Amino acid sequence: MPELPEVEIVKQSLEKKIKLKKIQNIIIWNRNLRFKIPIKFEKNVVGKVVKDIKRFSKYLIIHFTDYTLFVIHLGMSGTIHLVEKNNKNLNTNTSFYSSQILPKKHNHIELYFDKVKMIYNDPRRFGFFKFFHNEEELYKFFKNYGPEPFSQLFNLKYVFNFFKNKNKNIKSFLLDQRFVSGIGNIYANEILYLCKIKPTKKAKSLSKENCRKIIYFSKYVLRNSIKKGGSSIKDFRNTLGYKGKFQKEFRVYQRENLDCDMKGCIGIIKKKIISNRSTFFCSVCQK
DNA sequence: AAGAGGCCCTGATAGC
DNA sequence: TGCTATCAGGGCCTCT
Repeated sequence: MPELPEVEIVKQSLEKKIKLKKIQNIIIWNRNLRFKIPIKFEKNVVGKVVKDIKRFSKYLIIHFTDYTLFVIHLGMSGTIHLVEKNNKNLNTNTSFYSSQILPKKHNHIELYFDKVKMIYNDPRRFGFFKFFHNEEELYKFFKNYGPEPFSQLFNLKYVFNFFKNKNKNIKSFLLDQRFVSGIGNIYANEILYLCKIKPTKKAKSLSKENCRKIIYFSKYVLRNSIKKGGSSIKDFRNTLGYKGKFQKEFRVYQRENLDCDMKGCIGIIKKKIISNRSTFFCSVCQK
């Protein structure tokens, strides 16, 4: 599910609600995620104060005041829900701090802050929580990741050089986190559509002008999605449980057999599997 | 080394 | 109603 914009939306609300707060308690209902959560995870985080919340690519990074940190990845179906303790909650039979209540299906982790409970839910378990002792460990973890589209490093020289000699199609490179970090299947489709570049086009055959467009529209699409609160296809919700709105603005994703709405184009959106992922494009205006 | 393909997991939906 | 097959927003691994 969550690509860079969705993770950014989650990050922004976490910033408002848990920054400078102390983790009072943690309940782990199910340790099975992509990496099994070790028993010592609780010991590593309980009692610590959140200094800052950052995001890199599709990863959330929770920094503590003692310079340790942990990373959250939402995988395909992970969501974070924040529940605030207020008078309304106190009046219900389910006690805010009670560990007696049964978890909702697929709730894996609950972090209890003063007056806020943060719940991590993940049906498909492709996400993870991972603790790091310091920034250096974190740096090693991310060392193979390419720049984000917003980074200065994601520039014409970098992109054009990277594509030189690359025989694979452009679509799979937009999904390749070693090339660029944060783009997933939805946005890769949307970006190439706006660039008017066919997803099957070989990377090495892209002109400098093509590369410029890829850089420009990568930023453009992701920024717009963030403005609209991200995209909600099935699972994605912000921390209050509300859907994003960017799915209403998809030009190609999940629009198979519908008319291409590029100005003056008479094409019809097609669907094709490329590198094992559904790919949507207009065969008339994308060349 | 680059590229193709498979796999991790559960749930929703479509087709019979 | 209930079975089976297919597909889903990510990322890693192996094989060639």
